[in-house]
Amino acid sequence: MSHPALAVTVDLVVLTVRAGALHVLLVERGEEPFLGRWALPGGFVRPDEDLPGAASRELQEETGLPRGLVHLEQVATYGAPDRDPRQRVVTVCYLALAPDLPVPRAGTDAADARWAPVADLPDLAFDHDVLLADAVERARAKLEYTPLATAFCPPEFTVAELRRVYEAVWGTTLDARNFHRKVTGAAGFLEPTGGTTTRDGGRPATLFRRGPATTLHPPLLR
Amino acid sequence: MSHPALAVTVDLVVLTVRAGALHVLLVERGEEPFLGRWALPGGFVRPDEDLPGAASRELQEETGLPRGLVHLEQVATYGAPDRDPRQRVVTVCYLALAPDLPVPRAGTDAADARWAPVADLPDLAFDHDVLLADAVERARAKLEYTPLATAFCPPEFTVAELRRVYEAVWGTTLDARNFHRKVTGAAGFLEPTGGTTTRDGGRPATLFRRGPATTLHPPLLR
DNA sequence: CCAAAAGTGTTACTCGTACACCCATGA
DNA sequence: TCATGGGTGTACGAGTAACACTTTTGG
Repeated sequence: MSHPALAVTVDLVVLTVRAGALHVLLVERGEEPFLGRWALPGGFVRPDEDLPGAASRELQEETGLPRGLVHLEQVATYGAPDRDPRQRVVTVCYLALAPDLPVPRAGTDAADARWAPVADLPDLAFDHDVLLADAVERARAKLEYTPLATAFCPPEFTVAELRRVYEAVWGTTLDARNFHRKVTGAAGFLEPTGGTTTRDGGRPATLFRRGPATTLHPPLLR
Repeated sequence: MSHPALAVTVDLVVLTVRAGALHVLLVERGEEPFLGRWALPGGFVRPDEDLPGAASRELQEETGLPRGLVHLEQVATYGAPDRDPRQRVVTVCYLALAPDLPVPRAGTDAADARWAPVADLPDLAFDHDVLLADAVERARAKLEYTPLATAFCPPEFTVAELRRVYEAVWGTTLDARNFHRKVTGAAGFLEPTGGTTTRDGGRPATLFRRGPATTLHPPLLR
């Protein structure tokens, strides 16, 4: 049977929380088109790998993180005929949530790489501003009803650190006392490690790790 | 630049409510592989059309409905290397919600077509059981916080008809009186047309059309 | 009149929010 | 002892669930 063949790529929206603000990993393009412009990391899907595998491989190539430590989920697929001026490219966009990482190294075909604050972005190559906006909205929505915010935290964290993640992603301020009750009361969300820390000053705060829950009951509201 | 070329298809999960139960449009395959097995309708993306355009065209070819009358949204993309035994195929799955339609005609490359109850399905070709399950779960979730249930209704409908949609999609029963208060109280969900009908028997019911709201405040809960 | 479905009123309970208040540490 | 953030108690209002009750039609 005959059929049109298209190029298929995977693009990544890698988010982290740094200095109280949501940041995204961008790479500077080292070739045409959009030479010198900032873009989302990504690359072609290889013939022998599936879509999550391609996303995971690209993520490792860009961040150097071991696979499996970072939350990774598919967001949407974009395939307008003119979105790449060279050829027809359909791209599957993945969202990755990572704890605060060292400044990334440049990838194989990228001139440079950096964390950019989502609130103050440069013009992006291709339709990557749309991909990014959709992925950020997905992340914001998922914080409400899943324990995904813990993906931004180190293995052990305090309730205040978790709250600052929510405040950074949602761009709001939350009542620290009600937030504490809600997250510690949601079954399976947080497990105390037994330890405490005073790294935030004041009274020692209980340290938690992520619990087994996959959804939050009741959900946290923006 | 060199890159691997893949086939890209669009598959459709077309849902409707018939006889109080959720149904999906299936086609019988007229060629190998999976000859004679039931599958989701779909086809290759053409070089000159975007993804929503391909989904809309396939939908029209399978149902004969004019474009734009049916809700259509992307669900997810599937690309395991072995999901089609002939060749590498990446498929973008779309969800369509339609009012009760006449029995569909067979498409161009389908031997037959029918509405199948989602609660009692045959074995499907390829990984279409997964695509279907993901799309149905998306539809169920969206009824909670969007006015999407109206996409299953004719242009003018009663609150009871809308309630039977929710009951069919969720597989639950709902309190008719509380449901009435909730949907008529949600701003922008329903607009009275001024007319009434007794087609359900009993006291005449007010007829409504879909309102301008895109999200429901407060949401309806399962 | 009776059955059936539409639509309203009422009550008890749950949950989110706001905020007063106390606790445990470092300086 | 004071400042700082951690954590608890409590009261008020909004929203939900359960269900008694009234309304308006067809037969």
